[in-house]
Amino acid sequence: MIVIKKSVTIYDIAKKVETSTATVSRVLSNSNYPVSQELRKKIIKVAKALNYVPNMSGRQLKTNKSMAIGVIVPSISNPFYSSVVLGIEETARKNGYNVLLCNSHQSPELEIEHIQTLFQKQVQGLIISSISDKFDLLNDYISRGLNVVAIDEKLDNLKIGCQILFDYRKGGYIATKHLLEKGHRKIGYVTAPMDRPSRIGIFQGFKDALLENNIMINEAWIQVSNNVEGSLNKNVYEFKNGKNLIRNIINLPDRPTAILACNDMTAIGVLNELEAQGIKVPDQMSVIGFDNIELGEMISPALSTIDHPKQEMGVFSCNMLLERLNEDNFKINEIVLQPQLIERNSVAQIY
Amino acid sequence: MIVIKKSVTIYDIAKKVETSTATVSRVLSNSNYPVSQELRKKIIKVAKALNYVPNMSGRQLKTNKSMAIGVIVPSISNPFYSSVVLGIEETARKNGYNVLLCNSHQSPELEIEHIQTLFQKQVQGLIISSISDKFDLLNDYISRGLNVVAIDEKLDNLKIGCQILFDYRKGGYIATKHLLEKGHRKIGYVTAPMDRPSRIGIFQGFKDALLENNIMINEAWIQVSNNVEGSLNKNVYEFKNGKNLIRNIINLPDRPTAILACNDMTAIGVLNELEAQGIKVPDQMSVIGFDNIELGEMISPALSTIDHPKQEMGVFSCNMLLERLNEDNFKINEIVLQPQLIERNSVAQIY
DNA sequence: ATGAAAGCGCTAACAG
DNA sequence: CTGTTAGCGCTTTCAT
Repeated sequence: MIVIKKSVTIYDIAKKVETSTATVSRVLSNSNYPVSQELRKKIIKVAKALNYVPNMSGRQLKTNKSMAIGVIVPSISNPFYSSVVLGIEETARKNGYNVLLCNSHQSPELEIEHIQTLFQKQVQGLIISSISDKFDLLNDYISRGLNVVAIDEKLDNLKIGCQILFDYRKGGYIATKHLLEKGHRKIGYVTAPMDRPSRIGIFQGFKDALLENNIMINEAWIQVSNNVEGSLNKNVYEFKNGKNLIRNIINLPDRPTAILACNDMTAIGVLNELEAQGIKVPDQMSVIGFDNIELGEMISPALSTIDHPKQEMGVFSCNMLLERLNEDNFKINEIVLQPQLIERNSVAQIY
Repeated sequence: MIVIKKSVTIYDIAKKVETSTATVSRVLSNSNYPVSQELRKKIIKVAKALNYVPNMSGRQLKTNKSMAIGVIVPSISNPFYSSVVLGIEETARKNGYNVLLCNSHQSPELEIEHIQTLFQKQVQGLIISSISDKFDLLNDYISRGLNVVAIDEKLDNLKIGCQILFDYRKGGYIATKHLLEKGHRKIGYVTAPMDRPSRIGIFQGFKDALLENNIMINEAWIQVSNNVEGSLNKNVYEFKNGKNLIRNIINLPDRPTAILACNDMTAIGVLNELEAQGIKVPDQMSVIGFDNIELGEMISPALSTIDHPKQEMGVFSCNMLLERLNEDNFKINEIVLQPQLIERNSVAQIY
């Protein structure tokens, strides 16, 4: 072992076949440049015999095509992003690209570091769910030819590049509308800090639906967590959030009959706390979530929610990026994915 | 836009500073080769002025160091693997490496394809949770100098390379022991097909504990799913599995008082079905899972389980790989991570 | 302390 | 159809 044999190159093959590296390259790189059948066969045979494996570094330097794309997400352990990334990787692979995965851990500095490394590594494109709003660096790279597509969170200052968004506002509207149609008039909203377009959007949709039905918003039923997102794992954090926030509502003299949560994990925290307090869902209180994570259909009662297509988001974003890599005229610059109501068992009809 | 300016290279800088590319390289690549302060400063200044970004392809070709490692897992959307990958990526980044992420989707062919691509892309190492048992290819690459570390599933035929394992057998033993200590004597085991060392290990531990206490195994209480893992998402699949398997047990005239599941997702399916059937956990039946996924503490009753350190597995495996990249004498070739009992509320004391 | 030059493995003009 | 050759951007030996 540790006998790291010098690896065989097209030069070795050329020598053995008594031809040129150019011809070998033409054959082995699947170029459509004409090469006689005879030579071709011989080259392939020798390549196999020598156990040749192409070194992509060479090609990469020459062609300036790394066949790699970078993906930056807050954390791959968040099931939302792992679904997105799955969609991206699959699509990338089918098109001959590889994915360099980076976790930004909610840190703008780390995000910048990743962007720089990826650019230096010559990724041909970047898919990013950015948590920062400083785009100088990104814009700089974009103007140098880097293709970027932003997912989920709107990056308004982005010079160029495209976005895959999700209509959170409509999602909030649909969820609230569903509650209204089930007869609820006293509806609460529990949410993590409204420091992101997504969460603000849901809240706006919530208000839209209420106003449309001439229902006043009861401020006491709007519970916003003020904790800073800390060291805790995000999922657990949101779960705990749901528990804490619903407690404030339960203690109110006048309780709402239904709750909308800013995401499923928070909704599950709500469910858990209600169960702990002996409040039956949906009989005594209805709950609707937001995201449609798998978990929602595994718990009891199964969680009604708003579907946010995750893997599709990955697939779309990657396709969009690839299109930009291969063509000059970009047809589409923005896709807004649509929310969809998923009815399960956590919302009751009220009479 | 689309003005893809030719990017600036060390040659451009050398020209402007009126020095050689060698010196520029020495300064900009943080080599410890001596360069006068004066020149150094001038080079750095010009580099900044020209907005220089190093092209790693050049370095990579020259040094044959891609500073990238490959990671192949069945599916990143499986929370187990996303935790592992998070640990890997973090560790890799801290050491200047990037991660090329691949999903094998339980397909040996795809796995092989990924291994080939990664090798061609000159990854310096590979961390793999293999689903195949054909190692000819892997062994071939290993003998060509590729460093690989296998995680979770034992790869016995691996020529060289190291493994990070988990003591599933002891885990199964500890879980069963816990049930026994809580007074249970009638214990069932529900599991996905026992086609993997991990699942077989748990079952052996289960048997070890029972035999140790002179308890005969009741075959009817051992439920093995025979479904082929199909197109369904794995999590949902396991959840459904749990539901189906426990149904067979519920219908028995003589029911066990406690159930061990081969993983938490299956256990949660069991919980869900028991709830649906009106069987109270843990009062009427105790359930213990295996894995300690986050979900387990969010449901009600919170799931007692066996902790399988996931992120740590990623960190360890990456550190082990990096050690092998940098040193010749490998101290450790195998790490076996230890299971740990997590007591929550799904197991009752029996008198 | 600095520079000239070779070359990593590959591709792609260009010439024949 | 085939070969010659010039690099891609960088590092590194060797000479100065």
